[in-house]
Amino acid sequence: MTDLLKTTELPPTFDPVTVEAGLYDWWDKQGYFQPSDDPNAEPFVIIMPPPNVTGELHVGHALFVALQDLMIRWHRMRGYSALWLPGADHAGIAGQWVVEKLLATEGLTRHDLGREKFVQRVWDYMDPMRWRIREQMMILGASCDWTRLAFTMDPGPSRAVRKVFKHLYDKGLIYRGSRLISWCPRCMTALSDLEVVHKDVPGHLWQMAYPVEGEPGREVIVATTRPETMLGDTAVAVHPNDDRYADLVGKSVRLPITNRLIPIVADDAVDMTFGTGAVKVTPAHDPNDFEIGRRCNLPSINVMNPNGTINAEGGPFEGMTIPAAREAVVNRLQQEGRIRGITDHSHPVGHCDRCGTVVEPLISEQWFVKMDPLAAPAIEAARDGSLTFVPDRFKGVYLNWMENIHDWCISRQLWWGHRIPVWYCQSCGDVTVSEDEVVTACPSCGGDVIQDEDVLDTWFSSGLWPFSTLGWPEDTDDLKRYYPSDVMETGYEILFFWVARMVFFGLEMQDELPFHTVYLHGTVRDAVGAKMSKTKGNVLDPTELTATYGADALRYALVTQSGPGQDSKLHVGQIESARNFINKVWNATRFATRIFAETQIELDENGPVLPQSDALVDRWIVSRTNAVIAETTSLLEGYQFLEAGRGLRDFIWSELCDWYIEAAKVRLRGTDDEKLQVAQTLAWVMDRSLRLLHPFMPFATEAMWQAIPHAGESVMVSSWPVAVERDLDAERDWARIMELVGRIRNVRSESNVEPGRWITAAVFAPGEAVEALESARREIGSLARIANDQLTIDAGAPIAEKNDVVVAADDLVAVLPLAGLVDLSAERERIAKELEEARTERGRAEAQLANEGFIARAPEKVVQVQRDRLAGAIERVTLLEHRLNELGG
RNA sequence: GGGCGCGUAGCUCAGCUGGUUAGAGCGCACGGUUCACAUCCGUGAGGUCACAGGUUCGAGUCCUGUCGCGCCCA
Repeated sequence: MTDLLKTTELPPTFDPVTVEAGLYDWWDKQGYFQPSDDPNAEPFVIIMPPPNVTGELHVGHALFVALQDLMIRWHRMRGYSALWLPGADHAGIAGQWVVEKLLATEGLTRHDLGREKFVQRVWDYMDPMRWRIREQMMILGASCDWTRLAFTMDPGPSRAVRKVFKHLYDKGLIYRGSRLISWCPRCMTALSDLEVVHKDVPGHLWQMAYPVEGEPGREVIVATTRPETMLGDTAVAVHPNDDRYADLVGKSVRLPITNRLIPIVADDAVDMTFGTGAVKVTPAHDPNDFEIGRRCNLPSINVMNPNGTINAEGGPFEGMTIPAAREAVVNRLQQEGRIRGITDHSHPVGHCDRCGTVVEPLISEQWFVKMDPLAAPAIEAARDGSLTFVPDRFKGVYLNWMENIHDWCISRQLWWGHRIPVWYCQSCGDVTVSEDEVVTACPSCGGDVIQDEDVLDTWFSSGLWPFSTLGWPEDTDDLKRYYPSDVMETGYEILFFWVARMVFFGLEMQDELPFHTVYLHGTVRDAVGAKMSKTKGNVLDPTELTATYGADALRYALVTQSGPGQDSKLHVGQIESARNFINKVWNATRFATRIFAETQIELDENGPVLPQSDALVDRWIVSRTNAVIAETTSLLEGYQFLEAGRGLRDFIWSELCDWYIEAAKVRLRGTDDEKLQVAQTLAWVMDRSLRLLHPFMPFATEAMWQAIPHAGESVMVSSWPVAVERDLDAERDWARIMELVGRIRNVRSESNVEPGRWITAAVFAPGEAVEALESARREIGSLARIANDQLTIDAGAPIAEKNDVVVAADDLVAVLPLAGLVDLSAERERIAKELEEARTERGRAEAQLANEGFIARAPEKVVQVQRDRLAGAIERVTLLEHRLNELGG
């Protein structure tokens, strides 16, 4: 344990750097991060979304750490066997690209190295990055179990990938085929639909005339945004009901440039109202055309090389890039007089999610997962409520995607990743799918085999994460105890990429949902709402922020910034405010420790025992603490972390610090017994408050908790507070006093009474309130700065002299003889203003109660509130009118 | 084209199943050397809850429509 924890002397200002130092290592050494193996403890499990090994953590990571650690620490304190399992993701395309760029600086490509050496190079690069991720997580205070740290490329998860692949292949749910896929010419790989982002791009619509064969002078005009694809046209399609072309269906047109003869076909998919109603059909390079081609038995002509240039099918344009070919084709058509019009036209263009390059649709032989059978149970799980979403609206988003899902292209033409576990026999041609890492000979004929060159989509292995991290396919104890997990907490932007896939893989392979709740956080944006990016230079580095404000402040700011599913704008002012709050708690603790040093606090195995003080303010703060314990617990149960965090702040700052501690100071100057009462109360309240706060700010609460009387070795493994019954009498009585004090302070301030000046006051109260007020007369005096021997508290109607100031606070009245301090006309004005307010209040209540519908239909409780409100208003009006008369207003 | 979110104080955001006079932090104004804290204390100003209808005894909250901003899917 660090020295800091051993001392009860805290420095006057909270310094995150010294406070946090050493604590994490100490927790780790104590073994707190590992789940309890107590068989009676119910497990609570969160599988951490594995950050990419390619980069530094950003504030988005800090947000998920804050949220997940909050849930984990809270459950740990509630007695669950809490497992937070950390990991790292190999990030296929991104990972490969990082290293390729590195090679480029040496003037090398991956092909210069060859597959084996290149992959080794990636491993060398990735290895230290994993430790960097861990280091940053530690700085943030993540209480995850590092002994279970997993990496997607580890032997276990890799075997899981092969096992699942084989399982699905054997079941017919993985197949290989030639389909139209999205191809990134820069990454030189196939992509899944999700890895293509559509952006509207300004372009043109070219109208091109194709002459009809055998009918001189007749032509069909087609419109396209991509004229270069005409090199691969294999038909012109029109709608079957389109009268303009009815007689042409079945005939042919002569394709310009290539002079190929292509048929005119009819297909329902053609939009008669768009352009001329006739479209060119390029099955090899457009998803819609691919479908038309399939329906009409059209051939496909691929005119593109994998690097995005035109291939030999493009004749004279071979070797040109797409933009160059576009220009050249248009020029040529112009020369041939085939262009009938050019208009500006903005249209959606697919871009590679990773590198931003324009993606080309093309026909290619790839591996696919057949989705419909897998999606069906995943849909059912969300529909029947066994899978819930926070916030709820993402259920609809999830369902919409699952219900319209297409087969998933899982093969990638990369070297970095899980190699497809398929071997082709060179002799008999058999295809072997195996969960073994190496297959050396064909099981059928013993012939030589060659493994498929491609690797799998990174998200394939990520989808297995909830069980591959627990040791599956081995039947491990971890798997038995910790699968399924409980909450999947991640960003909504990977709902489809990851969450959806975990759901269907979990259901398929384990026959059980991988988690019951999906909590989705929003994106952390910069102060003006822009997405943070390195290129924009608006990123906030969590490591830097923690160095300045501390991990606790960053975490608290992030958690209390915005709710689930909602983006947030983060600026340093918020983190500074959070830091200030921690400093506030720090100083309250510091104040308390001085008292504890002089007193004996009664402890049992659960820390300071519940105080039995009969002092009003003690009873009040104890009751309020119980209320906050109950509220915080219920908010956390409802995933309302923001509300819970703000509630604790409000309680500690205003109720505990501004009212309780300030009020308690008078008794600290009193008898030993009184001092003891305060000490015991403060010890109990501080202990419970710090425990409630611990999941929000682990470091500072640990340091403070160690400095106050406590039971147990760490707040981290202390039990979550349980609320006992509230003392509503005390809450009501002290609320009266706060109102009274507030009103008096207000008058003092408005009347420019010097803050340090002790005044005289006569308080008039309902008979039943006098005793409680009297019991707290010193507190009232101290808080409102009324000299104790100048404070009277009486039942009955207020008596005031002409020069007095009269203050009405609920059912209390304070008469302050401020003769000479307050200008009479100013006082008249103040009373008149208050009277006006009271009359408005009275009017509103009267109107409510005059409404027959309200009396008849509103619940009695609500009506009673209005009656009380009216009674109070009438009382105030009477008093103030009377007073105004006395002042001659 | 389909769907979703947001629009509440100068700024950033709360406001759960409709129920007093709509809250907080920051900022602002005034005052403060009280022995925990100026990363503080006290007091205060500031809102037609985007707009228009509707349901209701009662609407920031529910319904319909409009406008503006953003996102997702196609």
